[in-house]
Order: sequence, then structure tokens, then C-alpha cells
Amino acid sequence: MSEYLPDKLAEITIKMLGDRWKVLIIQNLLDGTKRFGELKRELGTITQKVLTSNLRLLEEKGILVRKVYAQIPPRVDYTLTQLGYELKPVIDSMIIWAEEYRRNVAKALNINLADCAE
Amino acid sequence: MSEYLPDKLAEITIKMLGDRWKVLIIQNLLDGTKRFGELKRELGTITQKVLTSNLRLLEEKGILVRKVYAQIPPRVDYTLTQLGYELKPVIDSMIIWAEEYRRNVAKALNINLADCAE
DNA sequence: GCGGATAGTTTCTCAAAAGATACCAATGTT
DNA sequence: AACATTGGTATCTTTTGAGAAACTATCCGC
Repeated sequence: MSEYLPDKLAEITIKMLGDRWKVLIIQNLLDGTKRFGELKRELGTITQKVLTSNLRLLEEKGILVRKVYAQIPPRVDYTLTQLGYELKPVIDSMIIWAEEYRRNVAKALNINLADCAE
Repeated sequence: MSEYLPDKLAEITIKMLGDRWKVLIIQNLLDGTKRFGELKRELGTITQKVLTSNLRLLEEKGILVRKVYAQIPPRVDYTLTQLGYELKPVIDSMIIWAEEYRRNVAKALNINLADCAE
């Protein structure tokens, strides 16, 4: 039964990173502190609402900190915590796997093309 | 702009592993070939429907293969592909991170307890 | 016939997150 | 006044996956 405990651990991490936007946000912040608008531009098609709610959740979970400046126009900086930075190896291994996956897809396409040629 | 391409790669992997059941299924199959009922028992509370649909999707994506035996009672074996096994480092790094996260949560609880004591 | 084995399929409901769009606040500049 | 800056908030709709529960198919043994 104790062999199932590692199962539960991966589940914890998936809950933090379990969707497109969270992983992209964290990955962006690996570059260093960024402002709301900067993140929004670099992430592309994300809505303000979705960005806000994802940032707030990651803050709540201790992945990042949000620093509000007393100024107008408003300025808010987002920075990964140490815990957030420690997600880098996870993301890196994901990138490595995706590159392998891409190679496999390309290989599968080649096979399909050969079938069509016959 | 090319710096964003790695961003997209992590997204690909998250789509494969992006929820509780997929990561748990893959992790179970790292032990080797298993049957439907075996998976269902070991995963605990998953419904047949959810297990089936997750297995079919992982098969479609090339993460696992499904071998149907011509017998009654029905027998279907599920085995990770090479590509599926290559998700092991991703899952391992997730486990390591979750352990760190757990330590941080415990630390945060200690701080909160100290605050209450004062 | 009933119950057991196995791996599903079906139907409906619910929950959570994303998406689309509009609006808000404060200050500064023209 | 209008427009600019910034980081939001609010409301409604859509999408997706999970959950609950029932039913299906085939063979075998009692």
C-alpha cells in the first residue's frame, strides 16, 4: 500500500500545473519578475480574467508572490518563489518529452505517407 | 519569438498528463502490463467510464497499446509504449517537487502555529 | 435461472475552467 | 472632455471531463 504514496505525490504536482495556462505562466516567470501586462502580451491569447485568476491561485499556493506598488498607473509585479523555481526541472523534462513526442509524430506521418505511396 | 517554442512544448506534455487520472494511470503502468480490472482496483475510486475513456485517449496518442485477447471472459491488456515509458522522468520530477511542496506546507503550518501561540 | 468472471457502453447530471465582452478606477496629458 | 496608462472586476456562455448508476455481452458452473 505504501507504494501508492508516490502516486499521490505526482497528483499534487499535476494540480499545480494541470492546465495550459499555469504551465505557461510559470514558464514565463522563470525568466524573472514580470508585470501583468507583460505576461498577458507574451502569453498571447489569454484573457485578463483567466490570467488574473490563475495568478491569484498560484500566489495562494505559494508558487509566486505578487507585489503591488502604490502608484498610478497601477503596477503589480509577479515573481516566482523558490518553490516556484523548483518546478523548472519538471517543466524541462516536459519539454524533453514533448520533443520526443514530436519526433514520434513525424515518424508516424512518414509511415503514413509511405502507405499512401504504395 | 523563437524563445516561445519551448513554451509550446511543455503545453503538449501537459495535455497528455494534464489531469489526475492520466498521470495516475501512466504511473501504474510503469510497473508493467496490466488489465482493465487490475487498473481499476489499484486506482481506487475511478469509474469504468472515466478509466475507459482515459485509456482510449492515451492509446490514440501513442502512450499505450491495448491488446485484446479472443477469449471469454474478455481480457484486455494495457502496456505503455516506449513513448509512454519516456514520461517516467517527468513523473519522477513531479514527485520530487511534490515532496518539496509538502515540506513547505508543513513549514507554513509551523509558522502559523507559532503565530497563534503568541 | 442465477451468479460469477471480464471489459466495457449508455444516459444524465454536475463541476470547474475557459472564453467573450463590457465596464471600472485613478492619474496624467493634450 | 477625450485619451492614455495600468491592473483589474463582472456577467454570461461554452467546453470539457468527472461522477452516478444502470445496462450489455459471452461463457461457465451450480
